Amino acid sequence: MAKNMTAEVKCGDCPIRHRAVCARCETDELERLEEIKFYRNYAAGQTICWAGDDMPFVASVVRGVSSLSQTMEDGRTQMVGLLLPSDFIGRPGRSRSPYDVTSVSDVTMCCFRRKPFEELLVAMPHVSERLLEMTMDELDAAREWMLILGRKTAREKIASMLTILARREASIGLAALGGMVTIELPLTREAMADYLGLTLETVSRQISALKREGIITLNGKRSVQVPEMSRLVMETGDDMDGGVIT
Amino acid sequence: MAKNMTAEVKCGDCPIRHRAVCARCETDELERLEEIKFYRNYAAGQTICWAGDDMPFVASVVRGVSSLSQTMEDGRTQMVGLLLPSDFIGRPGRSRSPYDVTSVSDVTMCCFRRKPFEELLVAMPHVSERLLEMTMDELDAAREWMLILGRKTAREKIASMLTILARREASIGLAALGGMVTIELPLTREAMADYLGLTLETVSRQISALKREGIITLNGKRSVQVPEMSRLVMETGDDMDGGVIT
DNA sequence: CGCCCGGTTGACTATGGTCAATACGTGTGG
DNA sequence: CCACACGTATTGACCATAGTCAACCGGGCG
Repeated sequence: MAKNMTAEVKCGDCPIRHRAVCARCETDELERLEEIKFYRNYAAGQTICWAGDDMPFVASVVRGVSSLSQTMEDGRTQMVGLLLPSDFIGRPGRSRSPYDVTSVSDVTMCCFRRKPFEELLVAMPHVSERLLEMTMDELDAAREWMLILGRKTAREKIASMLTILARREASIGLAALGGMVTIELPLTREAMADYLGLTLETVSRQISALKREGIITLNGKRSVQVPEMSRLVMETGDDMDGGVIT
Repeated sequence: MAKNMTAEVKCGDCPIRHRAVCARCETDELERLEEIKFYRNYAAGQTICWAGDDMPFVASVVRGVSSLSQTMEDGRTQMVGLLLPSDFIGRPGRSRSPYDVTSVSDVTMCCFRRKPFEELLVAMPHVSERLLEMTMDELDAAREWMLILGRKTAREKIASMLTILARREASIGLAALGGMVTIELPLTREAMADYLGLTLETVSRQISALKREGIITLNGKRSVQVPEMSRLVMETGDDMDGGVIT
């Protein structure tokens, strides 16, 4: 079971303090949040909420990785969101989740019951402003993902996923030591396949191919090292790229 | 060239009055919008803004259809948004568009220069609330699209697109006469291909196949009739489906 | 009239999916 | 301590779906 974080954690000490939905709050506003927030922990692989079920709260991911995905009756599934620390889950005004929400690793969430949170949105423009901004970032990310899903080859998909994870891990603060970038994969091959719209066999083959060509090296199954980021970026199909990391 | 709409159109008479970003405004708020809004017309096929360029305004689509798309250097393109009347373009706080914006048909936009619009967002919570809601709807739509792009077969993609267009046209007020649903396609085969992550040949073949099997009939190239919506919905791969239209 | 654009259709091919065998690592129980 | 099983990953052989390349159709317009 996950290591517990209890409600005694002060917002001021929170690891996602400056990136989450509360990022722009002043200390007096944080106090109000502290009154109504509560934490929940989920072990890796748990289903937090099935598509169509009621989610009685909205939440920020504090620690760990969780995913949003859609499943067709015949079992085909597509991951539509990968939520890293500071990302927000849930939609004010709608309590039924349109997606399956799953904990990919052990996860801690900072939760708010819907009603108080919605009141908060009205009362604290700092929160609703930030939520709008985060939602627009998510929309941009989803659209970037549409290009990957719709137009890229299997190899480009893998390279793109690795590049995106490298960027996100870098921005959170893990990552890079002296030219050599290390990417911790939070996902199994199957989860990567669901993310990329591929089969797990194709994911495995393409990772093997990148390894064979020296573009990446593996350290165990879940840790990827990239000697030269630019070579990996070339394999994504998009050129100059939004930059970052080199 | 597009039929002109001039700034003299009163917000109260606007066809998108109740669905656009201004939907929740009171009459006094509309008066403030009226002072700063201006209209622009674009002929079918025009590029409104290239990816990376500055868009000096944000806007609502009043009339016509436009698209957002991403292009890779080798020319592969993926449409990432299809904007029908009442949809919003642009992001407060960012002036460079990450996407190519194109008018699919003749289009009229209701525009606001960025600066006054951003002030408005602060001053009029009705607008920012509505913008948040619309952005979340867009995000849900993008995620639905990710499932289509990542996991559906060509035939399911076509059926899904037709179903979605039917829903949207119905909600705008065109559509349905006595069981027989008619869908006006605003897109060429090539644009559909860009939307669905297919080639135009595959689009053409799948439409022909659906026609051959009597699931749809064509009236010219751009008008699709669906004798029995439920048969079309069956071909989308998702079952019960969010309902609507029958 | 002839050209151009959008669309359809056909023949062939390539990319990625399917099915199946095998490998590897970890935790459990004899 | 080893045997085994289970979950995860890799690899191979074969196949199906959609992409490529090309010919052709048909309507509108100069």
